[in-house]
Amino acid sequence: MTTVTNAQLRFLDAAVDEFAEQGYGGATTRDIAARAHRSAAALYVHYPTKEDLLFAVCERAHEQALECLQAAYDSRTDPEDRLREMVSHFSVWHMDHVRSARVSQYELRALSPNHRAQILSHRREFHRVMRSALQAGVRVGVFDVDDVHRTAHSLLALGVDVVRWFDPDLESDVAGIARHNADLAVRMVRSIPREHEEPAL
Amino acid sequence: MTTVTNAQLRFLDAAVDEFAEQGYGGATTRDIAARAHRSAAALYVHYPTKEDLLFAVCERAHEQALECLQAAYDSRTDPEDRLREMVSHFSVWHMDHVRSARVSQYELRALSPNHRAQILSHRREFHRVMRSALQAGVRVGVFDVDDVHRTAHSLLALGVDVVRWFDPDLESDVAGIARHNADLAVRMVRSIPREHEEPAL
DNA sequence: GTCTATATGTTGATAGAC
DNA sequence: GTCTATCAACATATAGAC
Repeated sequence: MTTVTNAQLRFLDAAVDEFAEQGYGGATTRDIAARAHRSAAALYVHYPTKEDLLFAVCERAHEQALECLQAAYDSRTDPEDRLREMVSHFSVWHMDHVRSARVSQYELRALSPNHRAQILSHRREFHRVMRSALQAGVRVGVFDVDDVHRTAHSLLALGVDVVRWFDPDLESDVAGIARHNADLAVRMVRSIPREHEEPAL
Repeated sequence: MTTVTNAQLRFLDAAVDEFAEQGYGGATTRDIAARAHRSAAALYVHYPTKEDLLFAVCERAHEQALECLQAAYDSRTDPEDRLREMVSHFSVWHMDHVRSARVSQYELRALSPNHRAQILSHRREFHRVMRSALQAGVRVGVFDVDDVHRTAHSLLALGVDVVRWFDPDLESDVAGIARHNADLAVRMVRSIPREHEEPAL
């Protein structure tokens, strides 16, 4: 896990707000420094370029979100329970961290190829965990999924999409949204016992 | 519907590419003009500010996407068929117009309050059409939905989310993705006939 | 690790000729 | 409707003092 000093953290939090409000291209290092109550020159001591700052923001968000998803995975063994827990917690995390999550999702194009590759490698981890949860349910027959790869993607998207529209100032029913997404997730994957037929051995 | 001259269209298409690649804040009117093989001064004859250009891009995309959704709605009457058609065509539209769709989704914060309000009003139309398709299915009992409002939102999100990751250079199975989303949509809303029980009158 | 001051280039937008 | 030339403001990033 990446460690950050207190001084870095101050700029990191300021950068999240500025990038979220102005977009990466519209954000200025002056304004980020001002939000952190520092001069622009002080910022450059900790992050040599504006792009390095964006990378730090994206990396922290991806590490935290993965930790959240993995913890939910580990907390249950029953496939349906586990899926609900994963989608629900993942959604809540995105609502609790809308600004940094939004930056990490929408400003990736501004990263250098090397930095972008590192973030995409984090994303493959997300996908791996979700696929594993999916396959466990398929194995015991409670899930019935045509395309595991695409479905894992869509299950993660339920949580990620929240950052596109969620506004903590307008909408506060975080738990209700999380439950809605968990309900949809289960409907998306559950196997339907057919009528007039015994379950296969 | 908004009409555009040929000269405007030239700048509009250039703006889509530039905004999509650089983000609104990172895009420059010079580069947009260069993409259109015109000088920056020529651009300002047609669009008085960079923000007006962004608005024109967003408005065109929203009008086209709504037209696509409405056409799919009108093409069928069976609720499940219709839902499949809507989600599938809506997804295809977003893949066929990834760049302008992405700009319209991710750069809204740069619009003036007045312009943003106009775009959000388009969005309420999307939602209204999808809700109507949903309620028709609930009425005849083929759909079973807890929260019509949130579910309509999630069904639209299936198509919209595509612009977050779809890359026509890497992924070309547009029809497969559309079908996957349509399958998920049906699973998200269909009512499950219970075993050992007659359907309610 | 922070500051003030500044170098160097770029930006949105305009003036005025054709 | 397009151009070249330009303005005034602002951008990222650095130099050097404390």
